Amino acid sequence: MENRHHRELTFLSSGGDFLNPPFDHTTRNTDSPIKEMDFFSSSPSSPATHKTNNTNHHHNHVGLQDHTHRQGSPPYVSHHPVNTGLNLTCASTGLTKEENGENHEAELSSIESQLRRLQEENRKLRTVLDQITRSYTQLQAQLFITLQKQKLPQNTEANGMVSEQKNVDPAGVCRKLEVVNEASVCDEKTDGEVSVCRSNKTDDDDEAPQLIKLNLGKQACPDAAEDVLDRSSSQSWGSSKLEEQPKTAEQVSADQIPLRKARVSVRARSEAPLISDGCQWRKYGQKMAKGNPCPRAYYRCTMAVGCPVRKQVQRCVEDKTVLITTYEGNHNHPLPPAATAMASTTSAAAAMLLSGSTASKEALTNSAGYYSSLPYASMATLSASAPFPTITLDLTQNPNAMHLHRLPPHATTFPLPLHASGGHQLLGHPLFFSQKLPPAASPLLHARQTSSMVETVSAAIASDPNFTSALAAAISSIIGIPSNNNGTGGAIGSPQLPQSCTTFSTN
DNA sequence: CGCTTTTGACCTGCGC
DNA sequence: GCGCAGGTCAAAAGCG
Repeated sequence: MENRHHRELTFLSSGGDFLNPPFDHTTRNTDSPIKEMDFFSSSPSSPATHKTNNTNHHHNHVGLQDHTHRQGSPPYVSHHPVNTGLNLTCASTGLTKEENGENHEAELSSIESQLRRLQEENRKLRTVLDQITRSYTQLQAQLFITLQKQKLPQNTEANGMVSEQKNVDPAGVCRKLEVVNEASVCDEKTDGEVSVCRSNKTDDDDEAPQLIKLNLGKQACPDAAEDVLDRSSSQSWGSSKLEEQPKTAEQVSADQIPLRKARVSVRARSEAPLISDGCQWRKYGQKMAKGNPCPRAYYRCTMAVGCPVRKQVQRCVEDKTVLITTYEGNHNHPLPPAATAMASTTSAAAAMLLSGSTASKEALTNSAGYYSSLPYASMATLSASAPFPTITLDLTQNPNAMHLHRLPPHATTFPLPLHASGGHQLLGHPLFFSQKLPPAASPLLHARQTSSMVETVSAAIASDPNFTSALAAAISSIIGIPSNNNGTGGAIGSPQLPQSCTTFSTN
């Protein structure tokens, strides 16, 4: 208690500059000079009340100090209303010590009562804020789930529908079955709160499902929407709640297949052993991969305890200047600005992958699929060879070539909100230049590679005709920005897109 | 001293 | 069941 008093006392003393009005009892409670003292409450009344609190609460200490101070200082120095006033009363009015003490105690007690009241108010406000935050997170989660569900019918059909597709090419049937399975996984991940009856539609059908039932009243897990991507990184995520409910055929089939991890692989040229993506990583293993003389390193995110995100780093066997970084999982914590671009990019890409994207599945089952018809086919590829669906963003391409096809390299023209604070944010993203590059080489390379990232990632995501899934993921992640995400939180209010797009993090 | 990296052992899944 | 490969663990070493 005493320490706190002294801290606040120090603050008050240092705040003399804005305590200009000379001491006046009539103005003490109307002026609110110490706005900074309200560390929590957003209540407009707080600054004034806090000022009152502080002044009153530390009455004795401040008064003594101020008194001492005044004795050796010119009058103008005494800007502190309360203390100055008390001392002036003692010195100038000729009150006896007892009278002064009575006034002092009476004022002190009233102020203390005010302080208690305000503290209580602060607690209430804090509680309200927490509730609002929780509700907001819930709604965000439900929105995302709904968006996901609205997409699923396009790609999924009830098992019974498969028989109707006997005339369709076998690959298509296989693809649909696969997507059904993934959809089931998604259902399971939402703790059975969502049940979806899928209508018989074509892949291009954007109609809403015939039935989407959301258990909105249920207290959603804060992480419910956190992670479409991470549905697998926590493979033990078996929902106990789900087991209480009768499982649909789809859910049963989902139980029978292993949960799959979505991975986003990024190829970038770098001489450094590691590209800096703004996160903190800890190496936990290294293995020699078959067919590659370069070892593969395993890293996990250490920015938060229990963060499930991992990445593998390996040099390309064909071109050792190319560093292949494979991300897996989703951050469960706020990210620094420098990390948001990559996190949002990878999460959106992975969300697209896991959202049952038609094109994705097409590509998975047909190597000459959709992407090959796109100008950026070589830059966003999907792999079915790995046990996990993997999307590869090739950032080693010449960005100039891309500009011929697409957008001018202006930061304001980013087609997706993934790079939320526009190019500026990306410019702060150290992903594409090595930490160990000479500083002089950085700016040019930086700008070029930044542009490359923007174009490449945008193309990679947007090239999927069903990329709204990814867009939904990105939007969800953007919405989920904690207001205190980082020191540059002011940028949130920027007309540009939000900067933080971590990955459905909830906090 | 605490954190990170290294590295061999161990676990798991898959194909034969 | 066995071997292989990928992935993870954890003790030891290194580093600031």
